[in-house]
Amino acid sequence: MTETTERIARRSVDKFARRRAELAESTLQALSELGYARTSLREIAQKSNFSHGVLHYYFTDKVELLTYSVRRFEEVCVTRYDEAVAVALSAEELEQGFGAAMAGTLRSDAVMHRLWYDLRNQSLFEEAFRADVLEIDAQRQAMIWRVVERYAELAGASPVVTQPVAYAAFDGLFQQALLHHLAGEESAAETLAEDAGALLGRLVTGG
Amino acid sequence: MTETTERIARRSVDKFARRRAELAESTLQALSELGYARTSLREIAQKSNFSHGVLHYYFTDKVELLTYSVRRFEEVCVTRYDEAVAVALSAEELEQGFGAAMAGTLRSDAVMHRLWYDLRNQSLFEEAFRADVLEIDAQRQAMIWRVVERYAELAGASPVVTQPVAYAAFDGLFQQALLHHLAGEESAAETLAEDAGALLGRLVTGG
Amino acid sequence: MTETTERIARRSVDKFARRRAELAESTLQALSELGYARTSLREIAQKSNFSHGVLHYYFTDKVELLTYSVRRFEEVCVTRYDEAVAVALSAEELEQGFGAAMAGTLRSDAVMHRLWYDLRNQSLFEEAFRADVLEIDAQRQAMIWRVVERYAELAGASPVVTQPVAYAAFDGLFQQALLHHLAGEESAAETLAEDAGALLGRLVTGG
Amino acid sequence: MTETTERIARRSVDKFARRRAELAESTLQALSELGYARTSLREIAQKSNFSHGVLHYYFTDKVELLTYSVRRFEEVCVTRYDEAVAVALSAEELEQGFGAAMAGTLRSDAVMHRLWYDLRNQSLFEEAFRADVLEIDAQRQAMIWRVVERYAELAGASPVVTQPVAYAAFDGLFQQALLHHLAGEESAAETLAEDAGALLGRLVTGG
DNA sequence: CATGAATGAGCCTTCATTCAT
DNA sequence: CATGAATGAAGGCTCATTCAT
Repeated sequence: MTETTERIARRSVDKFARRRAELAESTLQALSELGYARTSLREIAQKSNFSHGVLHYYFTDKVELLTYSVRRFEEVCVTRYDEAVAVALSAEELEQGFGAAMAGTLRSDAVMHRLWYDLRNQSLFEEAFRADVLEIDAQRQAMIWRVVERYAELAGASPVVTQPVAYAAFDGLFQQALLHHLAGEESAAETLAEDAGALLGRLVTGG
Repeated sequence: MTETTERIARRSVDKFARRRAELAESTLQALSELGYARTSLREIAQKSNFSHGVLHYYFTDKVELLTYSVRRFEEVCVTRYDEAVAVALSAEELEQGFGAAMAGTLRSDAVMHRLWYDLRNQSLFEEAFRADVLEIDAQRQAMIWRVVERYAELAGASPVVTQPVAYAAFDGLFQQALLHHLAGEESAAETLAEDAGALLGRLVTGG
Repeated sequence: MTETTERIARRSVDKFARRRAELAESTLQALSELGYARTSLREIAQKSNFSHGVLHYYFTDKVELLTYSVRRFEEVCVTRYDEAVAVALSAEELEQGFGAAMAGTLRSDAVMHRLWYDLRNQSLFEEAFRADVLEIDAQRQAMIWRVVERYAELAGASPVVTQPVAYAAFDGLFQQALLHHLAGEESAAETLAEDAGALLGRLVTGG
Repeated sequence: MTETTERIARRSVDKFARRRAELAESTLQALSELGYARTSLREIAQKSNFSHGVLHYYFTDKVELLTYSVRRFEEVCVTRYDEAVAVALSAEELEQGFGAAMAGTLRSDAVMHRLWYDLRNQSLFEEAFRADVLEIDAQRQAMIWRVVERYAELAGASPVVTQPVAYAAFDGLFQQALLHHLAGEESAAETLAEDAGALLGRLVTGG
């Protein structure tokens, strides 16, 4: 293989990958708008600038398209609170920053979060999604744990719950807030900020 | 109206109601097996040993059938831990009983719980379900709160979180356990029992 | 057979006939509202005060119900202009009275006329209706002819077209007026009155 | 855009249009055989040698398919007597030619005419069709008027009725003839020819 | 590569009809 | 007699998927 053909091949691989990424983006957009149960390939194709025929060129199957898209979703998902962790100089500041970050993403990314919960739920029925969902969830858990650990450190204390419990609690909190937020309760985000902050204190000794 | 005709009328009303209940049962069964996205009226009908035409005789609409079924589901849902509350003679006993009850229902009713989370999620997309879901959720919250309050009482302490926070935390815990349980992790239920007990302690002063 | 049983039998025959008539009435009402293509037995039953099951007791079949109803329709249909004929003392008066009667029935019975044309049209596709439709049409033709003849008599003239031609012309006129009337043209009835009067003159010598 | 892509685009637009036309043809065939009330999309598809899915590819809706088909129908409809007008050298000849043309189309296009009356009638119930029907009717009226005017010209006379009246009269005549023709009366066409000719004379002065 | 025409299974719903009560 | 429960065919429509171009 000459250098040239190699370059061409690489470029076309890149193009292939880029197309898939592009289509995944459209897929996520459609999913977050319509939900899993109502998202059709036509709808997805329409959100991209391709014909729906092309979806079957880049993905064997609707399921493959969706799982690929979910996997991509992860990247956006799992570093959301890291900045709050990085900038906080005291436990109090982290408490506030974390709460504010949660409220912020609730307000601005509600449909994406809704999508995540929808997909995670689908994985209860559809094996195909399960592995990816579990992995994303693990990363989300780690993200939360970074907050808890740093909080404990700043507070000179230790966590009193395990990683999974901490994650479950915050995730439950967020999900409730999402539900109420989408139902039109204007105070949902604010309440979330307060509750999340308070809960953080509950999960480390003497918090 | 004579007594007889009254009885007949009542009986037929009852029969109508009974049939609706029966069909709702089949609906829940289908939903819990297949999930919202894949449950068709034909599937439901097949589970009920009626023709699918019957569904439209008893319900005006797929949406009406589903919302009715969800509403019925509530009854089963919201008293699950009351016995644990009633029989516990000490905080420790309640901690154990509550954890055991959670683990028990996780093991034996996993598909029903999966259904609940599916429907709650659907309500994020479909307004039609929202009101019912919110109401059921409120009752679930109250159910959890009965546990927390009793626990605090037995422990001679007070809750340190609000009702919604307590519910969110336990609900998040349960949901995680369900995810792992359905993914085949055999220890999920056991872990849930421990974690739930421990969390209970975290949510009251000095717990 | 005793006199009594005879009387009972007769009475029950009467009742049978009365029921059929009653149901036919509801049928005509439904048909005129919804049109042939959209009228279901359920709709008909709802307009009566019976359950839809009863329709199959009194009529073997939807077609029989409809043909029976059409046949009954005839009675209302075919004497509509006789009074105008009876009271007119001059050709001019008849011209006016006939035009006014046409305009009047267009305004107040539009849906019934629509029904008639719908059924007559169905008879082009469905043999079952044909004989009845033709007979009703013949009676309508006779009704029109009574007008034309009387008009000629009062004018001291003779018709210059045959019965069928006269009927066809007035029927065409009426149908056009109905179309425009139902399309919302407010002047349709008035125009019909004038046109019908004028046409009457054209159809007898020197008119 | 290069010439080639232009041609391709045009060709594909043309192809799209051609397919729509083709499907409209099948639709008209189905409608004329079965009537509005019994024509289903599946039936139409079967007549077209396509699957019924195709109908929804080319038309958004059953209503759109039908209105499109009706609109196409118009083209065939409204020039039917122009040749008779063009070739007639005398009033008498036109009278005969017009009558013959009517009889001819009655004999050979009966089912299409039946369709027209069916659709016009549907428009009394279904707003969606109304505008198209009224427009077609207007063109039919103009077509008839061309005959009447030319006849008057050839006879050195003037029409004594308005356009709408003339149209209504001939349309009524034709409809009656159609009814009897389809009911099996063999003489219907012949009678129509005579009656139409005679009526033509009645509608101009001294005719 | 990409398009979009075409397919056919499947969905929700309506409806004439049957029949036990 | 009359009801209304139940059936199942059929209707309009959506959609994942295939494939010729």
